[in-house]
Amino acid sequence: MAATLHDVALLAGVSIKTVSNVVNDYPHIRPETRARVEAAIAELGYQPNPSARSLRSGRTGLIGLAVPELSLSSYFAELADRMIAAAEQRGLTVLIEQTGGDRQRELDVLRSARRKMTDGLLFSALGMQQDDAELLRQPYPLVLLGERIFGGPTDHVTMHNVEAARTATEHLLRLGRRRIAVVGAHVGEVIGSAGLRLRGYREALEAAGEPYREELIGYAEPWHRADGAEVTRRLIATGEPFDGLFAFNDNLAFGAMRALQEAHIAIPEQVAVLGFDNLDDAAYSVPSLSTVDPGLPEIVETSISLLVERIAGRGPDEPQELMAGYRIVERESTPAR
Amino acid sequence: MAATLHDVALLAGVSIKTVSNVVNDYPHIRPETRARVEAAIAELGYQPNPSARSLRSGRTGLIGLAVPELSLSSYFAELADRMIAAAEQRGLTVLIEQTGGDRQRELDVLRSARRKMTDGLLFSALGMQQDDAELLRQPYPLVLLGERIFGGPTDHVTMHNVEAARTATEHLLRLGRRRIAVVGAHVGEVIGSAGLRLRGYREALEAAGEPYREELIGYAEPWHRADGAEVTRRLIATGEPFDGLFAFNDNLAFGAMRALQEAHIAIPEQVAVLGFDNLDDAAYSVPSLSTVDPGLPEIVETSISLLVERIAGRGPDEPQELMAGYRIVERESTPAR
DNA sequence: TTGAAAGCGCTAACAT
DNA sequence: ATGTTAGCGCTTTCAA
Repeated sequence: MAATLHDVALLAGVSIKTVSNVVNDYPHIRPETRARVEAAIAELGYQPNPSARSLRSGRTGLIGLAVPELSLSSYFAELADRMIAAAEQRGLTVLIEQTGGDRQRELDVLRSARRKMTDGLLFSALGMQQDDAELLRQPYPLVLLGERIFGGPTDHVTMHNVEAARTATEHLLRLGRRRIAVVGAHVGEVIGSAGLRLRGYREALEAAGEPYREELIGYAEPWHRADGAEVTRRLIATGEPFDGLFAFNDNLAFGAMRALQEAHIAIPEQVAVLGFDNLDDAAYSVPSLSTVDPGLPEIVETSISLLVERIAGRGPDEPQELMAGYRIVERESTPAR
Repeated sequence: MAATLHDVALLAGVSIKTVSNVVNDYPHIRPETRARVEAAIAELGYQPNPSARSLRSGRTGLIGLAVPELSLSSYFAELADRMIAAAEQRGLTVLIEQTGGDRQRELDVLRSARRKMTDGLLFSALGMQQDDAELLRQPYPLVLLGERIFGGPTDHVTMHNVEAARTATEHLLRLGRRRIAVVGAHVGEVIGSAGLRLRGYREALEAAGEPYREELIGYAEPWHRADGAEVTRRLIATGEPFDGLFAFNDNLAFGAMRALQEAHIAIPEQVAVLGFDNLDDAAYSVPSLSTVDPGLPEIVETSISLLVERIAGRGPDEPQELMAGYRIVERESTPAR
């Protein structure tokens, strides 16, 4: 039914190889030959068969993007959106896989049959742990995203979590807030977004000579709005006073602001709130959310570039670890200085 | 490098065909033969090569999902999330393509080279219009989503937009609101979410004997939070009083609530707000958002089922049009009755 | 119940 | 600058 290289070659009166050369922009072709082939291609509406091409070349032009979920965590929707666009610019197509942030499903993705149809994988892990680092050693190009595993066998794109969290906390301290609640800590976690951000928080308190108060630490997993609201309601219910709140992502912050307002606590007058992610929504919440911008465009560009290099077989022998920059975005949920 | 059917056959001492039969769950195989083959598969870690399989069979196991964008419109992120999960249950993989809601990019998706690597397409159009219906006639299975085109040549999954908008408006009227602003109308649109929802709004006003006031109609395109906020600021600035607000989607409603609160207008006391989509976030905004639930799970299941049937070559000759149910979800942005 | 052979459409290696 | 050939790994058809 659909035209093949053979049909085009027949119509253009050239060999199949010449048509292939035209289709693949091989440089040394006589202009008139090229024109004749292109006319035949247009006449037959020829489109290359990607399966045949992949079978022969070993490349599919597809790259996998494993994320916990597209809804509920807007961060990953924004990540996917930008990743698809950035891949398209390089002639690549993104295949999204959802793991639910579940360790087993993450491991499944690593060895799934889909790995035979993608040239490489961008892997945003949430359930795997530092102990699992060696499981990232796979026979295909893999770029790790996030902060669950460091020093692993693959390229890795992450950000300065500790420093960013320290800066965020310092920001609240500089605004005169002394009792700063946390929303989104994970029990016992050292490595991982929660563990690292909590460390930054502690470092800032220590540097300022403020005590670390366990009673102000709100534990939440996962990091959805509902969790932020629930944890904050509990913090409020303890009666422990606080005048600042650092949520480990924007979703948690939205939920937290919801809980504060239910309790008629004024933001930022009574409690200043700072989030993390700078989601598109952060500018439109009530009040708008001050937050840490993790440099998503940089993360996306860097990770795709690394993957493309690895797919091409280039790049240094050692795994690369690259960190995106960050900055604090001030909005209404923290008072103007 | 990677094991092939041939390697497995050699190791198991059977023919390549027998291995293929085992892999594809062909029923008539002697249990001991099957066991031997399965042992060989396990020993070699054999995984089928999807390109070879597709080249031969003509199927890829991939289906396209074209949406305007994954970020900024959470509705499409939720749609994609559920679609990926529903496809997975059927052994299919979803390939997401973003069109930006732009007509030209939508047309590009219809004829893109990617259509040769998907078995069918779920197509959520926003930029195309009723006039473009015939362009949906394509040589592959296609299921149209949304309300830009009706009576086209393909299966179509949509919802009762007019009725839902009428019910929503009636709900506000029943709450005693008489001057109900609209956020999200499109100039001159008849078919399409905006056009149909505006019609439902008008029908409800007429039935209640209320005048249709052009000065209460807020035009917004696209339907992001920023647009909802901007349009509502303008409506407020006109000084035209209103005590209800119907936003044509939840994102617009979030933006609208933001603008109302900037102007110190109390929700729902002074203005009752009703959205459309029932996004996950709607329960966690401040105030939480009353909205129309468009039955996303039903939309997802229906459209995937239709597509799977068409891919299998089944289904009636005539294109099917299926409508999901809807219901009003009452939250804090409208007063309790 | 299993095997043999053909060929899907393309690219890479080599030849001219 | 263009042609010839082989073969990627699989499923399908036909045969046994």
